[in-house]
Amino acid sequence: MDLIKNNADTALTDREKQPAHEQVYQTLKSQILFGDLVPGQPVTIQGLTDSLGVGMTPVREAIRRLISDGALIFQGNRRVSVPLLSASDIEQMIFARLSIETELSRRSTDKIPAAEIDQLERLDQQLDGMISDGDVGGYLRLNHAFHQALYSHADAPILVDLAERLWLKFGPSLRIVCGRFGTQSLPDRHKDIISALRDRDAEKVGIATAQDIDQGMSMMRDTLPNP
Amino acid sequence: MDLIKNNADTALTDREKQPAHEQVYQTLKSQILFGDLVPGQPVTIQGLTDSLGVGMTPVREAIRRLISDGALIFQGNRRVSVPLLSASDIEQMIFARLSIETELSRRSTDKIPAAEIDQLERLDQQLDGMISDGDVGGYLRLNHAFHQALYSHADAPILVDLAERLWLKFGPSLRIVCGRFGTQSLPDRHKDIISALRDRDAEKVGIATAQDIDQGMSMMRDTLPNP
DNA sequence: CAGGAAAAAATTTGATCATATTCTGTCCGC
DNA sequence: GCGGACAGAATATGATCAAATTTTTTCCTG
Repeated sequence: MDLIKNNADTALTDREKQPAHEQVYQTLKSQILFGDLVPGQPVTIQGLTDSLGVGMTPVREAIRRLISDGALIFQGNRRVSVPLLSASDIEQMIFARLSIETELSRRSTDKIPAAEIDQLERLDQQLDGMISDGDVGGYLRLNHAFHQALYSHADAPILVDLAERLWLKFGPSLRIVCGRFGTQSLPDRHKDIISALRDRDAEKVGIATAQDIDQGMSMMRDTLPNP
Repeated sequence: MDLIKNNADTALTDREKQPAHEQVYQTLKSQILFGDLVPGQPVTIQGLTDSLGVGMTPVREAIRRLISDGALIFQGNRRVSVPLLSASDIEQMIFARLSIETELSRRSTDKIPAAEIDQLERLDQQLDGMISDGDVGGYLRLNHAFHQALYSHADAPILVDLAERLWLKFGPSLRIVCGRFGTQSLPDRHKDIISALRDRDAEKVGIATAQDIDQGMSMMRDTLPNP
C-alpha cells in the first residue's frame, strides 16, 4: 500500500529519494520478516504493481533480490511464493544461527557502549508489552530490532548479513507459530543477555543468545508440519 | 560472451529454455567466482547489454541478485562494482567458512557414496594438473567444483547456500592472490579430506577441511592490501 | 441421459524490449 | 576556482510477445 512507511531502521535518510525498486524491496522485506505474508502464498508481479502503484521493473528487481535472499522461492514454472520450511530446513537454520549469531553477540559484548545497553533494555521492555498485549506483529518487529541492534555493534557486516538472510527465511514460519501459540510462550532470554552485557562477559552473552535462539527455533521445529 | 556454456552443475536441463535473466546471472556468477572480473572494476548495465546481447531488463535483474549475493556492491551513486575486501571482511569470512563448511563436510562424510569419493579423487587429480600447469582459472574452477561436490552430499541446501554466498564474495580477491603468487603455493588439503572420507571419519574430514579453508583464506588475508 | 475425461479456447501472468525521464559526473567558460 | 550546460548512464513505464493456468466445450462411456 504505502511505500514510505514502516522502516524504522534507516534513521534519517530521505525516503522519498530512494529509488522505487529499493522501496519495494524494503516494503516486501518487512512484510516477509514480520509475517504479513503467509508461507505457500503465491506472489505475483502484476499483483504487486497494482497494490504498490509502481511499474513492473522495480517489482521484478525487488523479487529477484528477495529470491536471492531466500525470502521468496521460485517454483520452477515461473511462480514465486513464500517458502514453506521443512524439518530439515529448520534444523540447518538452528545450526547456522547458533554459529553465526552467538559469535555476533560475543563480538558485540566488548564494543557496545553502556548507553546502547540501556537502549536494548528499553526495547526489551516494549517487547514485554507486546507479549502481554498479544500483539504478534509488534513482537516480531521488536524481537528483530533487538537482535539487529545487538549485532550491529559487532562490527562484522558480513556475519550480520548472513544472519539477516536466515531471518528472512524463517520469518513467515515464525509468524505462523506465534499465531498458533499466542505470544505467551514466546522465548525471551533478552534479560539474561542484557545482564551479561553489563558484566561484559562475552561467554555468558553467547550462551544466553544461544538459549534464546534454540528456544525459538525448537518451538518452530516442533510446531510446523513436516512436509 | 557465450551464454550457453560454463555451468556443469545443472546436469541435463535445457539450457536454451532458461530465461535470459537466469542465463545472465549464471554467466556473471561464473565470471565473478572464477575471477574474470577484477575487484574494484566498475560494472555497467549498458556494457553488459552490449557484450551479452540481451536487453537491459534481464541484466538489471541479474545485477540485483548478485548485489544481494554480495558478489557485487552498490556504490551509492548508482555505480556497481566488484567488491574489494578489507582485512576485517576476510577475518569474518574465515570464521563463517570454518563454521559452515566444516559442518557441511562432516555431514557429507556418512552420506557420500564410495563412487562419489572416487569422483572427488579424479577431480583432485585434474586440479593438480592445473596447479602444475599454472592455470589459475582452471584451479579456481576445479577447486570450487571439488568443494561443491563434497558439500552437495551433506543434504543441507540452506548451509550450502550460505557457503556459496561466501564463495561469491571472495572469488575475485582469490583470483588476485593466485595471480600474484602463482599456483605453486596454493592450498590443497584435498588428499587429506579424501582419505578421511574413505575412513568415514567425520571429525578428521572436518579438520582437513578447516585446514584447507584456513590455509587459503590466511593467504588472502596476508596478501591483500588493507584499505 | 448423466458423468467424466480430454482437448481447445480464453484469460491471466511472466519475460523482454524500446523509449522516455531523471540523475550524476564532467568539462568549459567566466 | 566556481557555476552552469552537456553527455552518459541508470531508473522507470508501457507495449508486446510467449507461456501457463484455468475454464469451457466436446465427445465418449456407462
